[in-house]
Amino acid sequence: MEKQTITIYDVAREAAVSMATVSRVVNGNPNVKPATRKKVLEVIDRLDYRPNAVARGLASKKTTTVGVIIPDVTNVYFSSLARGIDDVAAMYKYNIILANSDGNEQKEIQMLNTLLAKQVDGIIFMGNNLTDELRTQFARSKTPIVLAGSVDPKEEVESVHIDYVAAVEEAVNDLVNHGNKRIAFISGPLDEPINGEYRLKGYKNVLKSNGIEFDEELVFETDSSYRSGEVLWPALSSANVTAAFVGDDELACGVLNGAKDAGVKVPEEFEVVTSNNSKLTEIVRPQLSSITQPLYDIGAVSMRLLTKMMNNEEEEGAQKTVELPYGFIKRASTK
Amino acid sequence: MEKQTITIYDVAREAAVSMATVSRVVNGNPNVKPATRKKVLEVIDRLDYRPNAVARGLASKKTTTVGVIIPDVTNVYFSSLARGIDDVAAMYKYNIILANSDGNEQKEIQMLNTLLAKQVDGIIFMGNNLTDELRTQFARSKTPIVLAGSVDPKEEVESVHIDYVAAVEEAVNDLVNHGNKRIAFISGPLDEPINGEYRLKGYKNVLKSNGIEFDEELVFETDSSYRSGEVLWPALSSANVTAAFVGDDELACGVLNGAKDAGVKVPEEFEVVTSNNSKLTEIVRPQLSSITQPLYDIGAVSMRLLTKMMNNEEEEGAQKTVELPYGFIKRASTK
DNA sequence: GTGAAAGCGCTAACAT
DNA sequence: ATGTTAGCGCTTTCAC
Repeated sequence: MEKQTITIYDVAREAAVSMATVSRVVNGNPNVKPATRKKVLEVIDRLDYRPNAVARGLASKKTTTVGVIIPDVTNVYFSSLARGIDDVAAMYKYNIILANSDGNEQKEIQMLNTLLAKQVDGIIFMGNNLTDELRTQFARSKTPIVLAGSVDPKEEVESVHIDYVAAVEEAVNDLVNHGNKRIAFISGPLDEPINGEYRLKGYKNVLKSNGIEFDEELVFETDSSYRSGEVLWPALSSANVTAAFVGDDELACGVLNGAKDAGVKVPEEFEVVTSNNSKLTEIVRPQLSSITQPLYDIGAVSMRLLTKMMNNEEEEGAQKTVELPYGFIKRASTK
Repeated sequence: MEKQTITIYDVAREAAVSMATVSRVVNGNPNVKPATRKKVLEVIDRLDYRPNAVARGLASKKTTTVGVIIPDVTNVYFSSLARGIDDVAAMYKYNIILANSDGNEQKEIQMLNTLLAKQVDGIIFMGNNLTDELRTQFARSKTPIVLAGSVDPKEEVESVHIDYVAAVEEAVNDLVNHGNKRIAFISGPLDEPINGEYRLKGYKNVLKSNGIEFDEELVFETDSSYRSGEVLWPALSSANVTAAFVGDDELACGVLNGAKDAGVKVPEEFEVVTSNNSKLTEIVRPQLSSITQPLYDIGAVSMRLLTKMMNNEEEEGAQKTVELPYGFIKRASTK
C-alpha cells in the first residue's frame, strides 16, 4: 500500500475549488478571496501537500536552480566563492547544482551539458582556462552564464573578478621597495591566462619601471599544491632569489615552510607575498603578506549578476566585466 | 524570432519514427533495430537535440539528483566529505544540489523541504546535531537519507562515520603515556553529540583507566574557529595544562599558535593532538599529530550507500551504521 | 521492433 | 474572484 503522492488536484477537490485557485494561493497570487485562501491553506496543511517543483518546472520553464561548475570544492579559494554564490542564490530562492570539474575541459563540457539538460536557469563557471571549445559550447545555448573569479581574455562572457595586473603590481612593488632585485614569480600553469597573462604582466611591469631586467629563470611554474611549494626552496636558493611573489596561498605556504625548514630566516633573508588572503595566511608563521581579494563577494556579486541576467534586467550593452576592489595586507612575511 | 526548443517529437518526425522509438534509443533500450537506431541518432545529431531532464523527471518520477545539506562548504572537513560525495554521485550519474545550513535547524528544515519539493531521489545530511524535530521531518517523506560524518545517537537514520570514542581514546592515551596528567579537552559545542557524548566519553574513559580524576575545569567548550583557539592559551595556562586534545583542526591550529606565540615550547612544554588530519595539520609548525579520518571516503561511502537505498538494493535489516576505520598519525606536536 | 495514447503535476492563457 | 482547458516534453503500458 504505497503512500499516494498528493497533488494539486487532490487539494482542489477537498477544498471544493479548481486547481487554478489552488495554484494561485500556492504562488501567492493576490487574486484570491481571503476566505477561499484560508480554506485552501487549511486543506494543504491537512493533506500535507507539497507542490512538485519538477512539474512546475516543466510547465513554467523555470527551475529556480542554477548550475555551478567548480574545479574543486576542497580548495578554499573556490569554496569561498561558492559560499558567496549559494548565499545570494538562497536569497533569491534559487538552489545550486554543484559539480566538480578538476579544471578538466572534458569534464567541464560534460557538466555543462548535463546542467543544460536539467534546464538550469543559469550557470556560474569557475575555472582557470576558458578554452575556445568551452566558449563554443557556452554559445550553443541561450542560458545566461557568468564567470566567477576568473577572466575571459576575449571578454565575450560576463565575469566578476579583481584587476589582477594592478594587484600583482602592488605586491611586487612592495618587494622591490625593500631592495629586492631577484624576485621569483611562482604560480600554477602559465597557460591559465590569470597566471601567464595577467599576473605575469603585473610582475614584468614593475620590474621594467624599476629598471630591473626580466629573468626567465626566476619564473617558476608548478601546480598549485602545498607540496609543490615545499620542495621548491633548493631551486629558489640556487637562483639567488631574495623574495617571491606566489599566485596561490597553499603554494605559498609550501614555499614559506620549505624555506623555513631549510633554516632560512623570513623575512630577513627571504620575503614572500601571496595572492588570495585565505585563512591559511594567518595560520602559518610568519603570517603571509597578501593581496586581498573579496572572495565571498566575488561569488555573491556573480550570482547577483546572474539573477539579473535570468530576469533580463541587465542593461543593454552593459559592461561584461565587473571589477571588484583588491587590497594588500602586510604581515610578517615581508619587511 | 526565438530559437525554438527542439523536442523528442521533432526528432521523431524528422526520422519518420514514433517518439516511443526515439525515447528508446535515447535511453539505450536494446529493442530497436540497428538501422533505426542509426537513423535516429543521425537526426538527433543534426538537430542538436537534448533530452529535457525535467520532463523526463516528471514522467519517470526520478530526477537523478540528490540533495546535500552541509553546514559550510568553506570548512575543509565538510568540503572533503562533499568531494567524496560528488565524485561517487558523478560515477552513478547523479548530480548534487548543495545547500549551506550553518548548522541552523530552521535552515536545515527549510532546505530539506525545498529539496523534497524538487523531488530529489535522496538526501545526504551533514550536521552536528540531529534534533528530534529534524528526525520528525525526515520521517515525513519516504526519500532515503543518510548522515555523513555524523552520528544519530538514536540510530534511526543511516549514517557513515568513524568510531569517535575509540579514536579519541587512542589519541588521549598517547598523551597520558607521555606522562601528562592535566590534559585539556577542547571542542566545539558540547550539545553536539559527537563532542559532548562520544569524544568526551573517550577522553573520560582514558582518564579513568589510568587513575586520573576527571576535572571539569579542563573541558573547554568553544566554537570551532581558529580565532577561538588562538586566544585560549591564557586560560589553558592558568589551568596548568600540559597537553590538549582538540576536536577540530582549525581550532587546534589556533590553540597551537596561541601557545607558541606566548613563547611556549611545543611539544616540550605543551602537547597537542587534533582530530581531522586535514591539510592544515601539515601546514602549521610544529605539524600536528592527529586522529586520521578517511574524510573523502566517508563522503564516498555515504553516497554509495544512498545509491543502494535509492535502488532498494539495501539488504533488509542491514545495520544502519557504517563505521569506517580511523587511525592516528604522530607528528611533531606530541613527544 | 515499433507505434498510439495516456498520463506525470503543474502553469498560464482565456473565459466567465 | 474563480474555473476550464491546453499544453510543458517525456516515459510507459499496451497493442500490433
